Amino acid sequence: MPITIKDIASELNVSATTVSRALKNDARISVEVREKVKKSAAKMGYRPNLMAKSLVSSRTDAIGLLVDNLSWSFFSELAERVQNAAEKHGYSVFIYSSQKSAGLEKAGVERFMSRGIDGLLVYATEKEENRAFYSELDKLGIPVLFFNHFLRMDVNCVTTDDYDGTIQAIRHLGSLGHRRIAYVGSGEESSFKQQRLAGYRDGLNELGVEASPHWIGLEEDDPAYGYRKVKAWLAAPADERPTAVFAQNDMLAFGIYRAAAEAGLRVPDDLSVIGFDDLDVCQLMHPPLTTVRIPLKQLAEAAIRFMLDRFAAEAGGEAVRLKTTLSPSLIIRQSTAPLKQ
Amino acid sequence: MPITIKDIASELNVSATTVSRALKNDARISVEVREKVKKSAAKMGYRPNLMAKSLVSSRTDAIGLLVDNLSWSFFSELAERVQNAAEKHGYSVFIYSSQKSAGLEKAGVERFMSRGIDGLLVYATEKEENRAFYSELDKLGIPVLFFNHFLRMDVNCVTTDDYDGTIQAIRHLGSLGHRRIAYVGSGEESSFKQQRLAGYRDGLNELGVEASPHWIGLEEDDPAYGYRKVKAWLAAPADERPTAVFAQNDMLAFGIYRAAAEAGLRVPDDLSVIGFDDLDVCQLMHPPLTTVRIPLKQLAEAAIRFMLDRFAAEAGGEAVRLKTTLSPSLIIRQSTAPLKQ
DNA sequence: TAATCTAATGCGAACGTTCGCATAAAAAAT
DNA sequence: ATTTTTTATGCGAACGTTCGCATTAGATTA
Repeated sequence: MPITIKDIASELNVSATTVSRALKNDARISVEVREKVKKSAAKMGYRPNLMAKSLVSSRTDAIGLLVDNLSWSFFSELAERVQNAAEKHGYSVFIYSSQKSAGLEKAGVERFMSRGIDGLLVYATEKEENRAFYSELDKLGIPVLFFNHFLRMDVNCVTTDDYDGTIQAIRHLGSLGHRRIAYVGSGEESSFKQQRLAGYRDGLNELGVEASPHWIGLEEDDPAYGYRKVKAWLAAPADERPTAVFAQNDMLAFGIYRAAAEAGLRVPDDLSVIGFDDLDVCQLMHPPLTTVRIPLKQLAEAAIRFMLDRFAAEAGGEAVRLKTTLSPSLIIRQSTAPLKQ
Repeated sequence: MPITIKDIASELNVSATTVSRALKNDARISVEVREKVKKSAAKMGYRPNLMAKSLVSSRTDAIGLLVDNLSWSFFSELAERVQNAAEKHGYSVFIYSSQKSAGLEKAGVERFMSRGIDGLLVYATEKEENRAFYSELDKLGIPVLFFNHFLRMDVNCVTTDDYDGTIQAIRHLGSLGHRRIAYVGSGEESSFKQQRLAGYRDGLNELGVEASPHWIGLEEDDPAYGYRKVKAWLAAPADERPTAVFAQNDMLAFGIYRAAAEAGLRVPDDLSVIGFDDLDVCQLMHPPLTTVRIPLKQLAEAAIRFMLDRFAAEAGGEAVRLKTTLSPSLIIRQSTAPLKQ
């Protein structure tokens, strides 16, 4: 069975306390003993039992990450960054995928809490029925940080400026001469979607164009919707088609490529496409996708930094609300081109 | 501070033992007391402290999952399935991404162990230098299961029959009339790659074709390699080009689509492409990718089942080695077509 | 009515740590 | 030589559970 501190202690004829202290380099223990203990620990294959440590310190050095669906590239790329950032500071990450279910979202938090986590990171579904639940997460007694916007909610957030990112995208299309710019997305239930839509509207206004409801597709929350919706638009006569499409996320852009190809149109010559997220696959697509990059690494690092700060503060005065917004950047690749005359 | 069993005990003027037993429906506690305790627990917001429970039971109800890189769709889709399957049985999943580094692979296991996990699931990099390390994982004292093949290694494995999957793919291409079939992949260091390559060779043999080294690309381990390699092949005169390409994984297929497009060729009319894995994106590609499906859900469920069995056995006689192989299935979509005359 | 049995509950130790508060020995100061 | 200081170590409780072994009270039997 696993080696404990006591095994080392009796091996060396010292107390468990001494071993415990020696292992954490406590100055009270003489250097020789410290060395001796560490050597034995290594030789005997000692592994500290974090369960026991946690029980006394009531800290687990683990962070919970709740996401919509881990199999979606956006979330897994985020999770990877979060894990890396956490690991760097000695924290482990528990991941729970809510599968977009409000119920599982609650169950996940419940599980996290009894498992014992020091902090909670959430990318929530923003389901209406879980609204109250989100704001109550604060009462869990551990730091909670959202990757959601939740503008009007009194919670901690680290987010990207979706509005700004979308404006950048529309301006880019505008500068290429496009005016008939469509929007493909899904619903308005979550704040990032609202912001991207608002950015789209205002971006068009800047170009002196009024957004037409006809060219805003929001009906379904499915990556394949991009295909269906754009296919319908492209069925119209040439002068009634959009010349560029803004996709609310990169996955939708896939379907748009397909719709274009099936309509006999080329991207970007006949149709410019712009995405949002900058997933790894964007570079592999043909043509490589112009998109708005969400700085996932910085987002993850800011999140972990927030946690570390809160852990350090620990009752050190009232912790103030954090609302951090990172700037997205437009990554121009080859899916956008000047409007053909 | 969090509610403990003692809080409930003093609230109800019973002992902590009684509360503990009542909560797990121990028949020794009268029904009335059981109900009373449960009611109070719910009202007071009691959450069992799994740390404490673990300390005494030395079980954590957590499983570790070690993968190459969580941000790759294949691994994240697998992780999602594993998480779902584990959750169903009350187990949590700790994910650690080794980032394809042999060192981090070891560090991850170290971390898992001191954190305390009941079982370990591994998708290893198969780096030569970690060979010994893999076989020693057995000595950790917990069940260990690999998603790798490790044919000649004495470890537990749940895998897909990569050889068979590839044969199916080649047969499919053969039945469409293709004979000049190329292979794009990376190295031969890991067993699944060896198997796919062997399947390719034997599949060609069945068609009466000898595999030509010229049409086997293995130089780089990078999704963009599919693009580069196929682009080179397609630069040759028409009758010296492959008419179909087998991609060792779906991601490579992306680049192949691009190479084809840039060479002015259409998929599947001028070039058939077949992938491996069946990632979610396959359906979104244009054209939707014909591919060999790895049954991730079944793989994950088999893995969890294995764990549950081992937990239940618990010193119940010598546990026998498990080598489970699930059958992949060919998913025919629209990236393969009959050879043009 | 005393002895035995059953049902319901409680006591106290244990799991592997950490930490406050001794204690002991050696060194320094008086 | 005695007191004070310093240095190094140990004791025992605590964290929140679980579990073996009492203990108590009421019911049953002789």
